[in-house]
Amino acid sequence: MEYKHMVGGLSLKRYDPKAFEEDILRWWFEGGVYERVRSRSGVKGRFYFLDGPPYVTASIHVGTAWNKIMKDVVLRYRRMRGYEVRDQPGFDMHGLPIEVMVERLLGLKSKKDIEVIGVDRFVDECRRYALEHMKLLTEQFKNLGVWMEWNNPYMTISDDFIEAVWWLIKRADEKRLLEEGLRVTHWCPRCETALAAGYEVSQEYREVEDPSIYVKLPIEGRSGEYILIWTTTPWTLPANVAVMVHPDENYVRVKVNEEVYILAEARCKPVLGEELKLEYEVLDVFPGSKLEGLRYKPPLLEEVGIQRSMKDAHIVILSREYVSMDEGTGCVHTAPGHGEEDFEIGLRYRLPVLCPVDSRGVFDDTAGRYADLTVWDANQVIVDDLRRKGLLLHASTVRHRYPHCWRCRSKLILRATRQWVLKITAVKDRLLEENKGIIWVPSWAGESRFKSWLEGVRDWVISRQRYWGIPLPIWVCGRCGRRVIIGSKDELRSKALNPEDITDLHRPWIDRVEVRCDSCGGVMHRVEDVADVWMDSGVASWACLGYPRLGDEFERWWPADFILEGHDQTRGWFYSQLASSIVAFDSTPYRAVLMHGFTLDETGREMHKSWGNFVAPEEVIERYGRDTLRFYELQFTPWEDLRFSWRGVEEAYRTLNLIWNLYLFASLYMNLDRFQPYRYRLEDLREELRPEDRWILSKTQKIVVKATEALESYLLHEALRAVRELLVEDVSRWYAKLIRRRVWVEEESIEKVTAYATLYRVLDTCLRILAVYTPFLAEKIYQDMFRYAEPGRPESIHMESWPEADSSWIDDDLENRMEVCRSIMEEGLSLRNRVGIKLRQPLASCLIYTEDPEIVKAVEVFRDVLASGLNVKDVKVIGLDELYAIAKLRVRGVPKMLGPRFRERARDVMEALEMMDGVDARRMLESTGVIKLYIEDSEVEVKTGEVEFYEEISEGWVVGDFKGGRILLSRIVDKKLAAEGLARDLIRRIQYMRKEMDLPVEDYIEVRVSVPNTESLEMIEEYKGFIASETRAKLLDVTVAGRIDYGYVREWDIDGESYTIAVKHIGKG
RNA sequence: GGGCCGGUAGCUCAGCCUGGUCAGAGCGUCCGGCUGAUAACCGGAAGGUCGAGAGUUCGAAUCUCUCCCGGCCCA
Repeated sequence: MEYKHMVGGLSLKRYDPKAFEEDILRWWFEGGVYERVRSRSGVKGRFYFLDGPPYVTASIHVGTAWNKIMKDVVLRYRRMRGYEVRDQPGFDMHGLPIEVMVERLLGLKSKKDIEVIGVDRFVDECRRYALEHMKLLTEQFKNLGVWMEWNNPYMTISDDFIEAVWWLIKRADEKRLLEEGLRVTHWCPRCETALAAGYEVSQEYREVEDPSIYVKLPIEGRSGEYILIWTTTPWTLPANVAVMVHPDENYVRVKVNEEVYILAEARCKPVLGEELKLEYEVLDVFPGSKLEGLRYKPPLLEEVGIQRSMKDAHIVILSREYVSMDEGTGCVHTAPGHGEEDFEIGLRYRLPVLCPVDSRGVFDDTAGRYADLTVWDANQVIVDDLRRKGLLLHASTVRHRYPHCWRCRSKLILRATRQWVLKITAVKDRLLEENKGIIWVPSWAGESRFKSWLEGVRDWVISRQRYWGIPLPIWVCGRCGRRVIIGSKDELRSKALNPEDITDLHRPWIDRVEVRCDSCGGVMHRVEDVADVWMDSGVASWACLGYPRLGDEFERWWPADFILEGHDQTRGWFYSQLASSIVAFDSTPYRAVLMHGFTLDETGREMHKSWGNFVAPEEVIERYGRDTLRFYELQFTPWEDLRFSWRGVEEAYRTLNLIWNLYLFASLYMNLDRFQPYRYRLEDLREELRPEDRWILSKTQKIVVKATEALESYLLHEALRAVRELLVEDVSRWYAKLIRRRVWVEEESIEKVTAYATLYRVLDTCLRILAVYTPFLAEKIYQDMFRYAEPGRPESIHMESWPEADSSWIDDDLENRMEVCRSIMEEGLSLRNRVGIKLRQPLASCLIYTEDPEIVKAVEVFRDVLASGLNVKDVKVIGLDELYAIAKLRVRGVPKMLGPRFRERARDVMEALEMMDGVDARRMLESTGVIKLYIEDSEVEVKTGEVEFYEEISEGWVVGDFKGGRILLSRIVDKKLAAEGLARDLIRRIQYMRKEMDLPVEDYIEVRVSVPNTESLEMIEEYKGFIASETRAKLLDVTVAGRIDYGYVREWDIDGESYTIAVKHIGKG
């Protein structure tokens, strides 16, 4: 029984994630580990994490993986801290992207085709598509080791979401924030729907070539005189009703050939002179305000019928905001039906809004000559007409960025249509106010970026003329036109004329539900629109809690403590959530946000399947494992873009391999020695610890503090880097080497036990931190090593608590002293290297000269560490006298300086200097500024710069500098030292051979050595016992130049001489 | 055109807030060493006008301004 309580050996000799990750994954989810962790109640409180729902069209790439992995780190950390964590994942499942995919799948080309096959069938297809892809994504996320409630995700197509949106819209209406009216929006002529400024439109600005024309608008009553306008959209001219000019800028009448044009003074040179290369003469100059009310004849008067019926139009109007002196002529063609700014200014001047373009982008009957042409085809016809009529001054083309449909890539048009709108501008102050209370990481994400987005906020056009989305809950009376907003399914049921038809809340089924009009008793029908899909995820913070249907969960959790998404969500989810929540509750739905960057390819480009630079997480997992992917990505600064590189992944793998080996090392020896952690508690051994033990424990506590602070601030990368540095630099490369001798001894010494207890504590602590980053590796090591030793511990490391910092272990002085020790060691090793004395060769003495009492203390504290690390018999601090006895300070003249001054006496001066004691000379120079010499009875003074000091090192020593002192090593290797060196050379070779033979560490061998001469035979004689015990040799037989035919034989070269070694395995004996 | 962020060795990145051993790490190359945890590690060599320019300062990768390049967002 007791046996069980010792530290277990890791079962794998190499870090091989493939060998265990999948088993662990299965155990977590199918073995119920995750469920058991979830069911524990949080002692520290609740933590509401809200998952930003990925859209379910595409499969994930390493960037999507980064997003979820970072979330997983936060969730795991909170669980270990004892919180009850809400970790429900979500999926965004409505909207145009899926509609477009399904249209493609079904071979549909237009909305009309959808109506033909039936909206019910189309919507069913969309639903099937969304559910299928959700399953695929779920598997991909799960496979990353992300712990979320995968069997209970929130889905935006659920009734909860539909009702949440209905309720929101009803709230908006109650607050008079819902409006229906004519709005100019971007419009996709293929999808035949409005698109919102913001995410949908700005995502797809593309470089295209468009017409660029200068048009002459004849001024009423002034023959031969024109207003000159510029446009890149000739197709908007049929809807032209005014010309805007800037009231404060100067305008001119210029004469060109026999005609007179009006345009901004500032635009004459760039347009007339440079672009059109025309000779012009300025007739007069006046402010733009003078032009107000000037009437002109619309250029397409004859071609477009509605232009003729217009009253109070075709005049010059004024605008400071929308007239720019950077492009065009300063006279801006205005069509309120085809431009947001035009529309706004049109309202101010009560201009008519013309929109002779239908939902497909085709001119209707009111467009006269252009009827039945698409706007793009009409462009050319209009240009031709203008030219024919003599109203075209110039036509060319221009390359510029123009918006396209985010799903089908069609060129968008601007169109005035009736839409439903949330008056977000009315609550802008509240948005800004609430934003101040949100914790943003990094802070500029909120203070600069999101704030400036909010400052430019516009009303939210929430209606879409589509099918696969949340139906707007607005019923309008066919008789009196009154509208009613339905806030829930129950409300609908109570008001419906045909409640039995309420089945699926989606179109087309919902469209069949009729409501009785309260005022006139007429029948109300639902407006056909669906909601902007951004509203779906916008309500997620309460919809996923079942609110408003259920109140308890909402009370318990809302608002979210934390969300984490990419920086593109500034205008997306960060915004849609805040806007929705302000309308609904007048407060923010999330308390803290971590905004992360994009994952780019090695050259800094976005990843796209079609570009061939797409990296799927499965690819990385296949080659290096899940933890490697996680570890690699989590090291990066989250809010910066991550350039994915395979070399970097490889590096991450190697680091994990090193960490694995560290635990392997510890478990191997602890296992061999049957180390029982519960019997040797660190706290009881406190007085027995060596300085290096207390040092690594201090370091470890510091890391706990640092990692905890970092994770509390959502600086995920900093905690990981800190624990990585500790494990790699301090534990693996340093501490593990320091204790090697201690753990080697056979018997159970206090030295060994304290080393084990220390190492065990350090590794245990680090493993819990690692658990949030590399959960598989941590779990594997936990099971094989720690839980084996302490079966009373929780069944999974993910049920363990986060390490609590114990400041009583922190000792800054000790840490500083170890730093000193390391710098001395570094210089010492460098010295050996420089003079070519291998580390295996022991040396007699190491002397340290310093005047710093701290360094003296450091040497005292870590004398043993220095001695064994530098392989010297003795380490001593010395004074100045001793230093100068070995490194004698000398002075000599600088010939270049002395020569010209002393001429023929220069040689004598030089000689006199060399005779001097360097210390005396320097003292003299420092106190009097000169060195006095007597040459043939005359006194000579030599100044600074004419002499230089150097050291004459006694034979048998080497000297080096470290910060704060000097280190001296004796380099004389006497016979005894040489013999020990040879012994260690032999040990090293025998060990190497054991390893080649793959012998168990604890097994015994027999060794025969053939040495080159009797001298070496004698040298070895004294160390035979040492060699035998170090290599676990039961027999060590040494002969001169004998032939060996015995076990595993190998010939070695040691310092130019040939040795033959034979090793025979004899087992556990 | 505007806002925000980034631009440090061949590559990936730290340092910048709180100016002064900060010119660093890892990978890659070459040479040497060490190793019964480690196809690992250590030391040395080589490699950078810290995007460019100006300013503040005794002193700037670090603070300020201008410009260039890249990303995101807006227009």
